[in-house]
Amino acid sequence: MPQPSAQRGRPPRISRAEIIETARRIVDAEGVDRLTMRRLAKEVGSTPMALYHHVRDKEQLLVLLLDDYAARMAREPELPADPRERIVVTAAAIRETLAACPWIAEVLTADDLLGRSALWFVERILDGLEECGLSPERAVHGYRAIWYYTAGEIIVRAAAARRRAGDERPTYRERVFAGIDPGELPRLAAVADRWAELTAQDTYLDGLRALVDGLVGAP
Amino acid sequence: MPQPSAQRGRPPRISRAEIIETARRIVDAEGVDRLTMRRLAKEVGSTPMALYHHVRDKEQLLVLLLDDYAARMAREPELPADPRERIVVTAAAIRETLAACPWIAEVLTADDLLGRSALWFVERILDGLEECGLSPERAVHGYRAIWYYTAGEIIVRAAAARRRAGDERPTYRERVFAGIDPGELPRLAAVADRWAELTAQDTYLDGLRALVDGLVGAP
DNA sequence: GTTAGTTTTTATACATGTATAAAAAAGAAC
DNA sequence: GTTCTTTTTTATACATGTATAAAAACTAAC
Repeated sequence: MPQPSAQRGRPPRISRAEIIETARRIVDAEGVDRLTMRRLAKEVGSTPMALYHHVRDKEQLLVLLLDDYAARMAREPELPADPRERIVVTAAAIRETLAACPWIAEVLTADDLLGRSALWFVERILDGLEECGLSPERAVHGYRAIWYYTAGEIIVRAAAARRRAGDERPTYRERVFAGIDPGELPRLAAVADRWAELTAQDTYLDGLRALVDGLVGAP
Repeated sequence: MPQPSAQRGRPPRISRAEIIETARRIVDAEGVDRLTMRRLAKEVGSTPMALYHHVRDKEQLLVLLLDDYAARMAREPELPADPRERIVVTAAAIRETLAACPWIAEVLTADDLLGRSALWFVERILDGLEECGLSPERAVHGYRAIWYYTAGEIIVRAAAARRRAGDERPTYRERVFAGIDPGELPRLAAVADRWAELTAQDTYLDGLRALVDGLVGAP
């Protein structure tokens, strides 16, 4: 990590910005799987270990990459007047942006709050919650709940997609559902054959609305 | 993966059950970090690659381990009469069990529905939701929302704990919050100095209640 | 017994992240 | 200039997950 001290010591040949930019190019072009420290080093014209003077480890590199993406989030200017709807729109925007990069799941667990660029969205959610009458403390807790829900949705959905992309083995789930005893688990048995279809539907917004309603009181 | 075909071919010297049992012992005694395929092979008296005839890869091994844990979940027999409260109690039980093993986060992204043993909890949540008047389809979606929220909470909290356990560097968050402009982000600025304290509080139940309220209608 | 077929185990090899220590490239002090 | 200090880069090495292919251990057919 470069100190702001006066110019001394061997001058750097690569910068963190250069590393991140190259990493982003690789990820965009070939996916996160192809991003290795050796490959990245070669592309910036250096050696693998030199990278470690600019980023702590690969995980931090991915977090920085994620920040880079988050900074590009479209902050649509026309916001609904209803604070409740404003919260929904904002959370949905975050989720849409993050879900767009499928490698997110591996990083999302690394940091709950993204960089400066994401704070604007947090502000908007807090503002909506407080306008609905919540105290600042409860607004923070409400934001956290929304973030848990959103992060969970992205991660679980990304994992499911990854599994589907892998190989079409009989699916653990199918085998589990096949053995359901309707006497013991009647509710599950009733929907067992539609489970895959039902869980494949995108109900993020429904759940989000329910959560917001519950947080701020009945609509 | 052992086929149920007639006894033929070289007889196995290790079994999946033996592998999982040994893995659990290692994880319980020394943590998930010390669980390596080589170490595990040595402890079951075999070679690393032999394990791969009984489990697909390390990730699946961890999922199986998680199932093993989930099977031990306490299913407290006295349930509240109020279906709403029954949902809350059940989801909280799942969360408590899973949060008890801190290595969970690395696996949780692997499978949304755990093994047979966890289905009982799913059933209870579905039952509560339907008793509140939701259709079977909406109950499944409601369960998914609860699962997203719960998984997100566990993962984010586990990641935060891991980060804290690592090293006490100036915390990315602190630096981000230090640069907040009260003019631009007033809501955030107002709680900036209490952010760490507020987000450290355990508000899982509050959020869960809000979500359930929102899913089934006002209380 | 010999051969063929099937299942499990082993040996070897490779890619990857990264720890460790040495080397290189600069300015500062003399 | 020479030497010291600081910063960055490089070389080497290791642990890990796992792919690949060969070997081993058994049954069935003849």
